[in-house]
Amino acid sequence: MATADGDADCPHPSTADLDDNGFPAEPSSPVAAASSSGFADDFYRSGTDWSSLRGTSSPRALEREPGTKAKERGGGSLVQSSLFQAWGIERPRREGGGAGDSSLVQRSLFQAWGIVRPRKEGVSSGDSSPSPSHSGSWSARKRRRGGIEEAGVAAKKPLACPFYKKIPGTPFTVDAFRYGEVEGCSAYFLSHFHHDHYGGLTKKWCHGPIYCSVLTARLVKMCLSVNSDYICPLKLDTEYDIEGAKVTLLEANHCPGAALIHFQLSGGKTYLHTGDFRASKSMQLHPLLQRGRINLLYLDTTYCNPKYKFPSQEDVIDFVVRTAQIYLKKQPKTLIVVGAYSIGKENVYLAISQALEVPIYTDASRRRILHSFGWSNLSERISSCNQSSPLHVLPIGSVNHENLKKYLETLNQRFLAVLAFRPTGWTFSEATGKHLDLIKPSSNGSITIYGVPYSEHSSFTELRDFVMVNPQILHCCDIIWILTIGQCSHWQFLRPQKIIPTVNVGNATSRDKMQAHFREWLKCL
DNA sequence: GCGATCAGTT
DNA sequence: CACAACTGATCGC
Repeated sequence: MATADGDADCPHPSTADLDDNGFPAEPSSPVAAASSSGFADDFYRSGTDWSSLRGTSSPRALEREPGTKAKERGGGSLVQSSLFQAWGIERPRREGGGAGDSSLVQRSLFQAWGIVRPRKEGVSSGDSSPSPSHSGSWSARKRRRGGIEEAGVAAKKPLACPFYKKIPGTPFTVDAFRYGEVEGCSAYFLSHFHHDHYGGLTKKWCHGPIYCSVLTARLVKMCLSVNSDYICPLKLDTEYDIEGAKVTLLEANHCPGAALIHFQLSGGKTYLHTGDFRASKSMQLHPLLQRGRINLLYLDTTYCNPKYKFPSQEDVIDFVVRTAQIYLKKQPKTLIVVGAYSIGKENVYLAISQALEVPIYTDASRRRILHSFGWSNLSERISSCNQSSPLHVLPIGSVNHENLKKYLETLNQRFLAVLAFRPTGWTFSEATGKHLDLIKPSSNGSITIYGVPYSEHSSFTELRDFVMVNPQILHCCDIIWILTIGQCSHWQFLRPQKIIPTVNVGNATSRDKMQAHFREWLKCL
């Protein structure tokens, strides 16, 4: 992995000129000043302690994000453990937890120290010098909301936007709506319409233009009532000039409207932000990803661990359809249920609908969303009559024995049994990775529930191949590449100079593991 | 009633 | 247990 990365060979103001948050550095930051190389180098050099990323240039960067999930946090475990000791408070169950930083935005000391909840609170970025307000002798356990005000500190201030949501050398952010106005940001990109990415977008949004795919734009307008003036729909595979950069959205193979975002800066740098995506061969063959190298790759690392293996979506769909047919043959009055979040998993129930030649029933709010896609082959199969179709789509959270039993009763006698599928990426195991037929359902009376490994994120090997193509895959593409491979057992596909994970970054251990994988993938460069 | 935040669920 | 993504409760305005 080259630390002498693109900064050296790029004449344009580059990542070296940016502060730790990826925006033009202020000279006052000693950390930034000491840093001779790029933004992404800082990221890696920081190891498990992200405090080196913070600098003092941006006071807001020192603030915690009380409302965010682990995947949106960074932190330092060393600092954190000493603070736990200092305060005599139990460690959270999970690796992580916040470390000292300014408590200006904290609602309580629990939040300030990141020890609030023993659940998936990631870590905060570890600034080793706690703010003055921490030096008091409060009882951390007793303080709840209001503690900040009592300390005489300003109450409400927006959360700080994490650096990995900012695109260096640009006024762009990606999926950063919960931080209010982000300093230096004049174009807000939204990768796709899932809650954890659009969070913070409401009809009151007024901080700048929102760039997203046409379909995502429609959903933002329809479901969130965001003022159209702020919504800038971009067609896929079309190059746009936005604030001096060339921007192209690519199909992300995640949920409807989800896009990869390809940035070409005027100085020559090329960045790719995957949003959430499932890598595929056809994606790798996209002309924009075939030529040139990627200087920075923002990667959806949801399943960036070799233990995550799952079959192709096609294989899972085959399995689901076959299973449905078998159950219907045995019991013609079977109700087939597919669980789904707001958007996503459409192909699972569409395939069942087509194979069984039945319409798809779902409630009015989902019907409205599905129709908005403008997909005629889906729209024409949607029914508003729950008795008329043996195929129902329900919120995935409601797909459990208790609910399904009740649900079956409400359909009085029209159906006698339920066969339900929960399509989710974490339905994985060594066995089901290869042999779908080994999946065993959970059955209770007339209710049968299958968890099926239908993922809309990349598996570990798909991630690896996206970054570094396996030689065999290339033999149909270009003879010259094959010759090159002859001298190098691996050949880079995207050949990113740096990879910035965007998921699972709240946990130092997982961050380190991911870095080790990235190093392995990139080492032949 | 609405939005922000936090807690809990699958 | 994983995990992303959601759902519900509570609080403040």
